[in-house]
Amino acid sequence: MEIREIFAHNLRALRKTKGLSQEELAHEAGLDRTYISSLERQIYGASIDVVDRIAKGLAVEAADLLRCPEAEATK
Amino acid sequence: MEIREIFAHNLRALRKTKGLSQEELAHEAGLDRTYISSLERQIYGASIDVVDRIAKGLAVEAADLLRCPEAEATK
DNA sequence: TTGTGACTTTAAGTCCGTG
DNA sequence: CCACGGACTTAAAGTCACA
Repeated sequence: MEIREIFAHNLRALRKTKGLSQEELAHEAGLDRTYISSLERQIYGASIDVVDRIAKGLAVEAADLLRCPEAEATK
Repeated sequence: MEIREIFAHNLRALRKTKGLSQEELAHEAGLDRTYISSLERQIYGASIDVVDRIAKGLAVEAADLLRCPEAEATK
């Protein structure tokens, strides 16, 4: 499983959980709306700086965004 | 605490634990020798692709490299 | 509310070397 | 074995108008 896929999935899932739109999250994280969109569609491999800013916007830990549900199985 | 700092610390600590040189890890992860050095000195903020490749080279999860020991306190 | 293409600027990442 | 430098190529960061 690609790390981008894991990140994109966790990002979208957590954003929905918090009830935020891409626009609202973008504002919280100090990023552009379309950039969040790009990350969710796996256009880019985000840098850890961006992961951190998004994590703060979602009020979670950076590590949570890279955590794979099936980590124990794929290791 | 900066995410780069956390990453750099975890990277160096885990690499030492595994008994690998920067050169050996670079080879394992398919990265440049000097780049690993740069990451440990916090010159660059790595992309999640690089985090993932390094994690594989160290035989750990990507999330482990971004995990902060004092996460609960700094949140 | 989100996806997408086009675009420019900045930083990542490689490869050569040195002490 | 590692810190550090210069020069280089590629990918990400960041913004916009439009569907």
